Amino acid sequence: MDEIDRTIVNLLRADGRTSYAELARRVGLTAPSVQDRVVKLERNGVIAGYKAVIDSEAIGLGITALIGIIPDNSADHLDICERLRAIPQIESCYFLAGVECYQLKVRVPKMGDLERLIHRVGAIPGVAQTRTTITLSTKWEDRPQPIPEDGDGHGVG
Amino acid sequence: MDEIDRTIVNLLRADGRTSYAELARRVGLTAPSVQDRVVKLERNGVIAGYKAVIDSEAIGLGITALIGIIPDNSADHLDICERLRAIPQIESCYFLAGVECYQLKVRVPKMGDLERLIHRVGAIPGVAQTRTTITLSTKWEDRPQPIPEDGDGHGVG
DNA sequence: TGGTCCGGTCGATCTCGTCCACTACACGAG
DNA sequence: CTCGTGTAGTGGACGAGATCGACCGGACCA
Repeated sequence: MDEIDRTIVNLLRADGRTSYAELARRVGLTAPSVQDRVVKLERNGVIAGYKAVIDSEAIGLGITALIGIIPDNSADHLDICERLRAIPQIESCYFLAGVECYQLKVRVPKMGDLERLIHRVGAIPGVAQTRTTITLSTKWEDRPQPIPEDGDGHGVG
Repeated sequence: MDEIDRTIVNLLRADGRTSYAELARRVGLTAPSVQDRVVKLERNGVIAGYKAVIDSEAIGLGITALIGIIPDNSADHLDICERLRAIPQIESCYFLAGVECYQLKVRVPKMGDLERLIHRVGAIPGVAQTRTTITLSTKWEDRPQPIPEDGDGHGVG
């Protein structure tokens, strides 16, 4: 993970479809060596994949909400997590240090869908209470930040 | 935005580097027509871009936290938003309906960085209080959900 | 009937991806 | 010092992919 790798990662974060030839021009190497580096980054788990960024509103998912989950004492977290994963509308799921031990980011087409979703989450065994907050607007999302200088040995290796 | 477009979008969400030739084989068209559809989806804003998915821990950003912001009465939201945007560690920023009117998702290398970051956010004029929650683990993040059937006319057009 | 638009196909051409052999350099052992 | 060895990069060759223009066929409408 040297300066060249960081440049490659930054370029691919900004545009995941950048060709190896283009990356090569940017970093001053040839396409095969860039490909070699990218393959290694993928194998090390630094690059976990590539995604198209979709406008949620454009595909009919106009409502975004955050749902916090407060568990009860009997909560079986493996089970809760599994049941949450089975709900497709939950796009992100974080396990938190706090009273609300999960936070979910969900997207739905209509308010009615959100209501049904909240009921479904609340009905999961071990969930004592949920707290939902509607997002009025997304200022920005998943903005890549610069890679710290010492960002090397922490990978899966 | 017909069935074929939805398939293309789903394939590109799962792997943003899928070639036009491969997409063409999957949807039963030729590469040029698939390319044509993709270009239109990009122009309509349905596909907003392509990103490599990076493992935060592997690049030294091992700590993820959620910061809620409670504003005071004098808060100038344009100004707050601008100042937040200038902080690179804030990867996502949502404007919420609730007492905590912003929620930030931040990533930092070390706890000390998080502390400095919280102080910096708290020092923004109009910010009365912040509430920070550490994420112990990310169960999943940005998982694509199926596109609803009527996901057509809502786009930028 | 004929014109036009839209979306698709086909073929030509250029670029890109990918594989392989070779090279340059750093490192350690004998 | 010399010799392997491992790592990283180069360059060439070849097949696959991207891209462009010309053409085709159905839907729609006067």
